[in-house]
Amino acid sequence: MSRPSKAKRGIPPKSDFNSWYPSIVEIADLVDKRYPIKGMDVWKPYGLSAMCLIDSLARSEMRRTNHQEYRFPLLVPEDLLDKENSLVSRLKAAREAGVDPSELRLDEEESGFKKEVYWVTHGGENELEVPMFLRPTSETPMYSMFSLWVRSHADLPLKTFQIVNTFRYETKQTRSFIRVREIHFFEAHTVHADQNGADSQIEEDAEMVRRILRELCLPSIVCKRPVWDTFPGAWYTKAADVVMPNGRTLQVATYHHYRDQWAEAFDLTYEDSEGNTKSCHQTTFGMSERLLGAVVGMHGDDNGLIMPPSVAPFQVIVMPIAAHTDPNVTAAVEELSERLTNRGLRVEIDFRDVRPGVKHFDWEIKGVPLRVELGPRDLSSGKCIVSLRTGGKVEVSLDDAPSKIFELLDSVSDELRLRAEKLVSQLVKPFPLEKIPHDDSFEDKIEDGIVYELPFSGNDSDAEILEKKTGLTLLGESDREFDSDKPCVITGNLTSKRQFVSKMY
RNA sequence: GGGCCUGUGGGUUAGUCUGGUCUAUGCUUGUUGCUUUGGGAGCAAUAGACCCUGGUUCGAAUCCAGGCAGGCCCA
Repeated sequence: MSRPSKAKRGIPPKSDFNSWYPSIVEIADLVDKRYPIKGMDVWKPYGLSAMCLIDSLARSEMRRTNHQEYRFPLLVPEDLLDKENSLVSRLKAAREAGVDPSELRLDEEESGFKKEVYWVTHGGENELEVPMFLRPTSETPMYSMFSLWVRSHADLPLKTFQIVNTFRYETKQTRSFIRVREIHFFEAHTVHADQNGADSQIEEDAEMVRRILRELCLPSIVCKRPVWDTFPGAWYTKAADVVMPNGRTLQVATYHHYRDQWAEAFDLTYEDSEGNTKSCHQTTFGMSERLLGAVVGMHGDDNGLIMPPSVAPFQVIVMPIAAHTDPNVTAAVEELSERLTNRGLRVEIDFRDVRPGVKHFDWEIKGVPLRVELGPRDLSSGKCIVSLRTGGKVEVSLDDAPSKIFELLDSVSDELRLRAEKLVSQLVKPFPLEKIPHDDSFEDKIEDGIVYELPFSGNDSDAEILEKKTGLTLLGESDREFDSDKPCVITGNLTSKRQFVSKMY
């Protein structure tokens, strides 16, 4: 009777996050990892349904901001890549020409794009004249079409998006939703007449990220990525990172301002009202299934997932109790479920012939926000019992159950936001040193699993020192500056730049 | 890029070092029946596995080589 309930389904404690996460995604039936290709999981109905709900948050933001949905082909011919490669190497050369080489970091990599993609080299038995690759992202296919579509200022702004799968040949360790080879990807691409248009698009993107993360009850750190970490061909890149419970940060959204750099590579020009030919300015905004990974990692607990009501595949589970002893129970359960469904809630009745405890445990693992019990006793008192996945039970009168349930769902969301913010506040700390010593090691000062915020205003090679000495990665510069100037931890120069370092996923 | 480790029913696990008793163990899950229903009940029956290909050997889950898959560590 008194077996440890956690051991039964083999959920490791959440404090052991590195075992908990990979276990819970399978135990909660989000994915099946047994497909024989590393980094390619099978989406199961429950996980897919949650992902589709996250997509619909993105779609509704896109609708609100007048983006239109497209779908571009999966395959990209190799020769289109040449434009992109020449752009990237040109930008890189330009940057290096303008910078003292001693200020650059040593280990800058080649634009090793070709190594990260899957190649299609044969059609049937014939080798293809022009090999094709599976899109790792869609700039190249999209912009080659945009240049055909955009002719005049009247065609602008062009605001597009698509939700597709993209492919990257990952050689590192893969993790469900976090690092995969087939990526469920959202990408918005816009084209504007001038930099102003692109600037305000970037602000709109930032706002959308805030709104979506709020729906998912996820706090985030938004940074402007360091130069060497900007997307190829971008003027600058901003990213939202979610701090996972083990202190690693997970980049869940990025948006890039391209200025007219890509447009020049792809001949993306338009004629303005005076008849002059001008280059377009562009932005992109990307998100992926990492959002689901962040939801899983942030909100779950020792007993399973906790789904934020906005994306919970089932928001309410209705459990008939002792239906065989009272024929009215089934009808009452169905009626309640219908009333809730009519109010737009996602409701499921658990008619399974198992003991109520089993049902509770099952839906707890899946993280359903509310469970409603309805049995003979409730029928006579006109009430039902609602259990919150975040803890606690309340009696609710059947008459106003729908409106009460909406309130309870909100309180689950509020509780999740509160918990997440509390966790993050424990995991993000000020850097323990005012200045990083050149010789001494200070490893004992750096705590494992902590994100540090620090004043930093150095160049590439200073950043390299910072990263090497701390063993952490520079996330970049926050929009929120320090109130007063502080000495940079490397150079000692006074700065108000608030930057973050962490172990990144 | 370099190094290390692992592969047994759906999941987990014993056996592998020291080859034979393995006709492969326990738990869990699945199926069927009885029973049971306000937080993981019980009984019975039943189903299901040695990653692949070679090699060594009278004999291989066990030893060797390669492949495939997975995990870990370092740059």
